[in-house]
Order: sequence, then C-alpha cells, then structure tokens
Amino acid sequence: MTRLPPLTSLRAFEVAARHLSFTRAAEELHVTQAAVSHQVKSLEDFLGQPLFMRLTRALELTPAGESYAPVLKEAFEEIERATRRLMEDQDRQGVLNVSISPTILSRWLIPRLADWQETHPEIELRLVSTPKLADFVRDGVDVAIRHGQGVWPGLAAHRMFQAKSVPVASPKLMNGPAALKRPEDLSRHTLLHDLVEPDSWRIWLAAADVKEIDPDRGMRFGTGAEAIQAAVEGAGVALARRAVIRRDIEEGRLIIPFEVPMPKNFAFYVVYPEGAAKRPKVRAFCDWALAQARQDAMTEDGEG
Amino acid sequence: MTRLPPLTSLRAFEVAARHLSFTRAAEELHVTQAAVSHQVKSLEDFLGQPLFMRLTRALELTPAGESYAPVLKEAFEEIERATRRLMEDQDRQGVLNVSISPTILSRWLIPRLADWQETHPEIELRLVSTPKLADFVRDGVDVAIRHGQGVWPGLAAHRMFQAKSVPVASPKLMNGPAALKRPEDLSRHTLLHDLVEPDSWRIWLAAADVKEIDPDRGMRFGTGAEAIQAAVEGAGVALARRAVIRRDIEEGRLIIPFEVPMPKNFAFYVVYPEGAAKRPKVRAFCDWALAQARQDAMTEDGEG
DNA sequence: TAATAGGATAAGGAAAACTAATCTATGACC
DNA sequence: GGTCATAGATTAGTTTTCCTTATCCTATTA
Repeated sequence: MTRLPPLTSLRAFEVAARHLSFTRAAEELHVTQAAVSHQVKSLEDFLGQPLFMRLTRALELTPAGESYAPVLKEAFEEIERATRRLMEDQDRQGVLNVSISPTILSRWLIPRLADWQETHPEIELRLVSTPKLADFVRDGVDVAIRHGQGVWPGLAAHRMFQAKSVPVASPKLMNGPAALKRPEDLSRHTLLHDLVEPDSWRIWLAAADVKEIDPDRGMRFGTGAEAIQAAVEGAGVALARRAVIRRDIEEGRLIIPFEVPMPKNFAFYVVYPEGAAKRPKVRAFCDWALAQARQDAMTEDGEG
Repeated sequence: MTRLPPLTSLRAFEVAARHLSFTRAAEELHVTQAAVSHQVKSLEDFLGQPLFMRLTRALELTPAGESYAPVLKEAFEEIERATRRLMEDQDRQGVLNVSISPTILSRWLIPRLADWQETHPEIELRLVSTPKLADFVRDGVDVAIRHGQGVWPGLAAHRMFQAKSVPVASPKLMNGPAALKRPEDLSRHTLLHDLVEPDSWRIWLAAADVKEIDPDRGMRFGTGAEAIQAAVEGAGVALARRAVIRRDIEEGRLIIPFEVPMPKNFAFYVVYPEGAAKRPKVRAFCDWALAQARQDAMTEDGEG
C-alpha cells in the first residue's frame, strides 16, 4: 500500500478547507493558528504543490486543493460516523460499570445511590471497587472516580472536589522527645500507607516541602480505614481525609498535629476514556456526579 | 465536529486488522511490532473497548473491531486514491522542472542532456539553476539535485555520487612562515566561500577535526568558480571538487595542500517531495539520473 | 496613516511515537 | 513432558513530531 501523507496534516487541511481560514480551523482543532499553518505547509511540501492561495484576508483553494478537500471531508466523516456508532453500541445494555475506590464508595457514593436510582432508573450501576486504578478496556469499566491531579493520558477528567488529606496520629505521639510539632518530626515516626492511594505521602511531603524523609518507608495497609485504625493505636502517622476522621478527632482518639496547604488540583475526578464523551450513559453519570459534588460544596463547605 | 480518535492509531489498527497480525502490520508501516501494539492499545483505550481478541498465535477481531475495520479501510483507500490522483494530475504537461546548482548543471547535467532527450523525448526539462536551495512548492519545482547528507525533512532523496571537496590554494602559499602543511595552518589564511554550498567549510573543518577555526570567517563569492579564481590569485584557500580543478592542478596554478577523509553521506542526491515518488515523470528523471551516476562511477572512478 | 486581521516564521518546549530489550504464554516437536 | 519457536505485551528511554509563544509581514480599512 502506498505511503499516505501525514494524517495530522490531512486533518488540518480538511478543516482549514472547510472554514477557508487557518484561524478558525485552529479553533475547531483546539490548537493555535501557527500549528495549522505549519501542518498545511508540510502537507503542501509532501505533495509538492500548493493547496491554498493565500490572498490578503482570505484563503482560496487551488484547483488541486479544490479536488482534494471534499474527498478528505468525506473520509473523515465516515470515520467519525463509524466511531460514534461504535460508542453508541456500547450503550445498548442498561448497565454502567463504575470503578471507584472503597473509601469514596462507602463514604460518598453509597449514601447518594438512592438519588441516582430515582433520577436514572433505567441505568443500573455496577460498582467495581478496586484499590488499584482500573484499566478501562481490560476491566470493562465505563467510568471511574479517581484521585489525582486531573491529568491521565487518553482520559477525560472532570474535577469533583478537593481531597485534602491531613496527617493524623494518636494524641500519645504529641509528647516526648519525638513529639510531632513540625512536618520534619515525621522522620522519627512510622508512615502508615494504604494501597488505595499509594502516593499520598509522597504528594503530601512534597507539598510540605520536606525533602529529608523517604516517602516510601513505613507500613502498608490495604485500605485507608486500616491505616487509620493503626494510627489510633499509636503505630504511626496516617494520612486521612478530614471527613473520614471527624468522629475520631471529636472523641479524642486522633489528633491532627499540623497542616500544610495542598495544591488545588489534587482532587477527586470523574474519569472516562476520551472517546466516551458522547455516550449517553457516561454523560448521565458524569453530569449527575458533578452536580452532586457541587451540592456538597455548598452544604458542607470544604469537605474531604 | 466530534473529536476523532488519534489518526495514527486508527491507521495502525486498520493495517493490523487487514493482516490480523501486529508483526506484519508493523512491516507494512515500516515500524516495529511494539509500535503497532502500542497504537492499537491506545485506540482501544480511547474507545473504551477492545478491538482485537489476542489469541495465542493469532489475532481475531471483536465484533466491534469487525464493524470498525472495513470503514477505516475504505476511508484510507479513498484518501490514498485522491492523493495519487493529485500527484498524477501534476504530470499532465510534458514539462519537468528541475532545480540544480550552477556548477553541477554545467559540469554534469549539460553534457548528458542529449542522452536525456534521446531516451525521454516526450519530457521537456525546465532547468532552474539557483545557488540557493529551491522551495519545491513555491518555486514549482518537481525534482532537484542537491548536495548534502541525504536527509531533508519531508523529502525523499537518492544518493547519486560522493562529492568530495578538497582545499585548493596557490602554490605560493606553500612556503613561508604560514606554509600550509596541516589543516590547523588554515588559521593563518583566508577561507574562500561560495554561496552555492555555504556550509562546505564547516563540514570540511568538522571532518578534519579542526575546532579552533571559525568556519564562517573569510570571503564569500557567488559561485564556486569565482572562489577558485580567487584561490588561483593567492587570496586564500577554497574548497573545490577534484574534477573541477583538475586542469588547474595539472598546469600548476593550484595545489591541494592536504586531504582529509570525508563522511560518505556527503554527496549529491536526487531529491523530490515524498508524495511525488509515484509521479511517472519524476520517476523517469530520478531513474535516469541515478543510472547516469552509476555509469560515472564505473568509468571515472571517484569523480567529484 | 495608524489600526486591524490573518497568515508566516523562528525557536524552544511538550507530547506523541517509536525502539530496544525483555517478558509471557502457548502450541509444536521430539 | 521438556524445549523450542512464535507472537504479542511491557517497560524505559530516545527520537521525532507537533505545538506554542512571540514576532513579523502584508493588505485592508477606518
């Protein structure tokens, strides 16, 4: 099979030909005008002939471009239609697979499930609660709620709410020579990790600007609840969401020795494969979850 | 318009679906098996569903893949057909525009023009002899003969023959305190440049492993012939092809003070836009020029 | 004639794509 | 039933491509 021109440049040309404007093509493609200009130029170089005549405040297609553009338009539309069809077929069954970490499942989603069933009786949620991040394709997951910085390659992410973790420890650890006064004092205590968010200490220590402590040392637990239990028993210092340990604080089993400001983008996100943005069920869940999160923000003010 | 999946991954999937093998798809695309594997995976991630079932020594399309592949095949074939049509339309007129530097035009092409007219009477060559590298699109050039390392982005290049340059100077410069004995001695003489190959001294000095001399200093002339004339008159040291200065050497006007081995890939190349590889006229010229160059190699042995 | 609109261009940086090396699974062969 | 060969997956690192920022250029238009 013959070598095709670079597909990115074909796409840029097709859009530019439709708009007869590099600037507007750039908007459609969510890139800059310079990018489109480059791509079209490189396609012209490949073909060895110009596709546009650059007039003063207008573009015009050359005869070559004139004959080329409609074919490309048709080809890309075909691809687009097929892609959409593929996505929609996935939505035939009334089931939506949601991957979600155990903590946020029990603390956040379960209490709101009644609302979901009321507003979307036709869509049955199938909840996959794994500590590890799900692989969308392999695990057949449609949408997930994840903790992170909002950037996952190939995935679309919408911020729900900030998930600020604070260090918690037994009050016993506040006295003595190793008393927890400043973040640096953590070097003399055991860090309690959980596998649901294995990076939380790394993130926290970076935010606290503590470089001397190896974020990987300490003990590992399956879930956050187990790590917190260990903290209650004085085994070390865990990271926990404020909402989760409110009761323990009030009843004196745990204290928060100190806090540091966390970057805003560490938060919970609704996440799905980029191509799934148009799937009605994914859309429905995403919209619902974000609306719920917005409500939280209003009523609880600074949850998590 | 809806977001399309990454086009590179669509292409990889389409080829893999045709072969039902990542390995063979990789061959067709001139990449490695790992590249295809990655691309297909990323497409599956984008779509949120698998397109292949990986059996043990075979690939099988999932129903989704089954319905997707033929559409893509058709779309890419359409693009391919349109591209070929575009290239062939360029060949309507019986004229081929050739960009070529003045020196090689007079020294190499002109003597062989009769042969071209004999073997390809239907194609009229239009020779564009510019010192500077031609812009294929803007200058309407179909094919060029250029000097370089054989790598130009977006262009296909076929090596014709090596173009080894040697330093030449008047015999007068061989004596006295600044006598030319080793490449380092050039620091005490004027470098004579020409605009046709403005980088030749830079390349030569790099090959000679001389770092102390600024390759840009010296005098500049329009053509190699002028620079050589200046060398004859003792103005400095020029770089010239052996064939060009043979007479001057024999008659004692110039000498070659020393030589250094030059990398093999510095040579003259037949060059055209990648997409033009299938154009009959470009093909014809390219084949002819390469055949001529091969003949040279046999009869002259080490020309240039 | 200054302001504006739209494209071109250069240089540097970010992201995607590719490679090399290695690993895994399984069917074939003796 | 052990060993070999085949084909895809995976990981880490590199290369290439692509994109952006900033600036320039030209022709209109106010």
